[in-house]
Amino acid sequence: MTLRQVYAALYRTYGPQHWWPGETPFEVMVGAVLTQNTAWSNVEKAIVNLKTHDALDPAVITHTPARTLAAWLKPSGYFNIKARRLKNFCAWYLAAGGLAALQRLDTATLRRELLRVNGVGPETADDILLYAFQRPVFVIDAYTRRLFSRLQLIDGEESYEVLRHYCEKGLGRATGKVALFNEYHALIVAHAKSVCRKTPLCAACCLRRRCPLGHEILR
DNA sequence: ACCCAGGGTCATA
DNA sequence: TATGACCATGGG
Repeated sequence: MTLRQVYAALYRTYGPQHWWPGETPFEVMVGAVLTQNTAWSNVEKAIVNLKTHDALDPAVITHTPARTLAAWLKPSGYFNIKARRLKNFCAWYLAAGGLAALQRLDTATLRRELLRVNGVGPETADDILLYAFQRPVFVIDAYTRRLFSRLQLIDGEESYEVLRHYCEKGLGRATGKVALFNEYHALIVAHAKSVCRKTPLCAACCLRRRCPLGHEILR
């Protein structure tokens, strides 16, 4: 089984996912920070709160007291830490000169800069690169490790960077890499949600010849 | 009542 | 470099 075959099976099963949910690049970036180890349904509530207070804006977030911001972020969990991380990110964003200035940076530079922000790790940075800046970066998350590991494509203990390069090389020379990587990550999450997460069978589901829940993908 | 979620940082050894 | 503690809400 190849990375392309896994993709084809996922796409056949779940169809296009239309990621990232978010109306602007900045909203995508905020969502990427807020969704760290957190269910998206909780993040949505926090983003609604920000919009309600006209606070989905880097300058507003910067000038909002941490305690106020944390109160708006409460539904997304880790609200004190995330308030600080959002402020760190917005300070970086404004200091860099905003969206237009950031868009002019090449991908490697932009990635390094994102990783300088305290609160932005490799996955959050890659979410932002792919879904806010349309850069051809493959996002590695816990689901990706689990899935590819269970399919015996990888060991599962490789470093983030090793896995990212493996996936990017493995999907090689495609024109449309951005669209492919976009859909691939979203499909893995869709698969995790619909099959693997809500049942004790999740650990084996993807590898069974016939899924006990009736799913027929990834054989 | 327990488990998990679209991670990351920091202290310790 | 590698492991563990910590952050915290909400749904299954």
